[in-house]
Amino acid sequence: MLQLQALRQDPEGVKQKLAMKYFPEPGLVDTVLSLDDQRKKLQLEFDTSQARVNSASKEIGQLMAKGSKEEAEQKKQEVASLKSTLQPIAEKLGEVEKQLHDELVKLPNLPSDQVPAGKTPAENVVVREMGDKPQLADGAVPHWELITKYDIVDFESGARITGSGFPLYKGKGARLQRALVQYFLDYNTAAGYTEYLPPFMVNETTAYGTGQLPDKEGQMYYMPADNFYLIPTSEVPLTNIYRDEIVKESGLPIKMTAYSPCFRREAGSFGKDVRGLNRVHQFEKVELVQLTHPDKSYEALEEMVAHVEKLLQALQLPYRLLRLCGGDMSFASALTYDFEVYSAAQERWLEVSSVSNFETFQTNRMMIRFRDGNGKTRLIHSLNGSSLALPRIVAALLENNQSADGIRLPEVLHAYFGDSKIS
RNA sequence: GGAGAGAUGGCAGAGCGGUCGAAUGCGGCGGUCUUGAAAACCGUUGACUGUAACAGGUCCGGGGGUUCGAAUCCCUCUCUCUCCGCCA
Repeated sequence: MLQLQALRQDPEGVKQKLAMKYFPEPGLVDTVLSLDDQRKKLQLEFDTSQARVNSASKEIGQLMAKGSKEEAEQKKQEVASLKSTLQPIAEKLGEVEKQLHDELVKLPNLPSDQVPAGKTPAENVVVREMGDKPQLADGAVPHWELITKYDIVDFESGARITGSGFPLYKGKGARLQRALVQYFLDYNTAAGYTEYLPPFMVNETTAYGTGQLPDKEGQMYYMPADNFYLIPTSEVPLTNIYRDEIVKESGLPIKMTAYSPCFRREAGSFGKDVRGLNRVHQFEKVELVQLTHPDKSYEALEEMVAHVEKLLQALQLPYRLLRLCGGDMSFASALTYDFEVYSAAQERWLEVSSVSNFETFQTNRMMIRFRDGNGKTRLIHSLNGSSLALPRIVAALLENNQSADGIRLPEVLHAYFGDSKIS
């Protein structure tokens, strides 16, 4: 949620930035501001009447104490009539406040100055491309065939148990998942991130806090019996840990990491995007979240990017780093970097990590603040990034490292996996 | 699932119809003392909204009600704790 103050200060500037995200309703800014004006007027009207009621009520108490029953009764009548005029104002005020909030929530976060112009993924900026694309031998196959060959993921059984897009990992496939998760978590905690294992279902308030609601309602699995949502990423429970808190400035930055399965309905996906492990409804991911001082968040973003990058280097996967253009960025983000790994058999790039700075967009909803040197409360900045999402990493590992005598695994995984290859 | 108790400021905990945004203790901040620190003592210390600044308004788990007036009474929801049952 944007800060109202920002809209008040520079409505035209806000509209320009919204245009970079191709937000279709710039008029919403004016709607919000006019609702804000209405709200202020009603608030003032309400407050002055309420003040009169309050002081009259106090007088009644004093009159009663003195024993002046008659005067007290007279006052009571006065207050009663005042209150009848107050009622409709209060109702109107409530309505306007709700409208204001509902409209404000529809505005996406503003892109930072570093965001490149552009509308589609084709216009994302390649910051750098690292690692050599492997030259595969003749007869090299995509990962969905390797999976069958080595019997490590059983999509048919997964589909029978639940539905399509719910992979059943088996044998070394299951072990590889565990090895990757363990390796990623160890790597993150070594860099100072505190490990959490959060609930995999969240309530409405929590889903709302990180911006999943109301924007992406259809993308989450929902359990009506208890009004819970399955998490699409552990970013959701992690960031909400500090909801409604004022943390100590000296405690910043707060660095958290968590493994969780991620559940996504992926409504509207089709074709080659969903082949094999490219896009599934349930997948494993290790996530990073940081809560930082507002002056330090872009520094933290770069640090997180460098952190994830080293992980990809350790896995010896060719990758590239993209800075997303305005049109391709998510609703809540101010600046996003994507990492993609090269999948040699499919001859395409697969997104495996997205690292974003949300500035105050999430913390404004969640009221996550700190107290600065002057004793003022200020909103913290929140950031998150994947380190990493497993399925596409596995796809690339399988495809890029296939050989006649099996899938060779990068050295960092040997100890975790208990072997140097899948055969 | 059954029975009972509870939810108050960063924490602990009083208040049970007006003088309560709320005692007290701890913690935090500032100061005195000290070479420095600790101890002791003094002062200060909730959030939001609003204003040029005051003023004013709202908030004692959420929602609703009674009353001129609610942290305090009533209803309801949620959560926590204790005991019993079931259970990985």
